[in-house]
Formats: sequence, C-alpha cells, structure tokens
Amino acid sequence: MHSDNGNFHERCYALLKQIPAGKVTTYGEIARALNSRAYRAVGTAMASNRQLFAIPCHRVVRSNGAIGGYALGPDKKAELLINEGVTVKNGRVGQLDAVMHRFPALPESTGGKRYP
DNA sequence: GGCGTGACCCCAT
DNA sequence: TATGGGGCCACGC
Repeated sequence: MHSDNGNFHERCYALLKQIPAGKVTTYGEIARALNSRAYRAVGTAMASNRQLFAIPCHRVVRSNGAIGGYALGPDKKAELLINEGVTVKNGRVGQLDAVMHRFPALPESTGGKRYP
C-alpha cells in the first residue's frame, strides 16, 4: 500500500518511546508487539540507534533478565536503569515481570490468528 | 542479487 | 543455576 512507515527499525523506536521510566521490556516482546519473530532485527535496530537520549533503548533488556548490550557499555545501561528505579543486581534485572512493560496489540492483528 | 552478521530467544543437558 | 547448540528475522556490503 502506501508505504511501510519506513523501516522495521522505526517501529521499534516508536515502541521504545512508549515505555515509561521505571519500566523495561525485552527484545522478544518488541518483536511480538510487531507480530514478528525478528528479535534479532530488534537488537540490530537498537544498535543502529544513534539517538540514545531521544530513544530510551537502555530500557530494553533480555528476556532472561540479563541487561544485554549497550552502545555506551552494559555497565552504563545498568546504571541508567537503576537510576530510573529498576532493580538491577549483578548485571541482571530483578523481578523482570514486575517491571516488564506490555504493549497494546496491533490493530491489524486484533482478534484472530497470529502466526500461520 | 545473494551471503554473513548481530545489543536475541528457546530448549535440552 | 549454568552451559551448549539450533533457529529466527531484517539490514549492510
């Protein structure tokens, strides 16, 4: 149709902006929110992010609770999360379920099947 | 046009 | 609780 709204990357950024402070999400969750399995591409999008201050990519952690990677280093990422109120211990997020942010379902995927 | 890479995820041991 | 192996997708060269 008209256009795909740019790139898959931009959609990830849009979701990141919807994450409030004190909350975090996972790469897989973002891919899920986009109804895709491109968890790998999500990470690539973060790595491609040049606006660390505009896009809170530091609020994205691994689904296993690990901090993950960061352009300024994982240590800096943990510090930012702690500064926002997220409990980080030994480079891992505590109670990830408690700080996990949930995204709304996509309008085109509402109601029926998801993956064929 | 095709191939390798990567801020990953899941399961089995 | 760690560790290893296999699989998935979008992007750049």
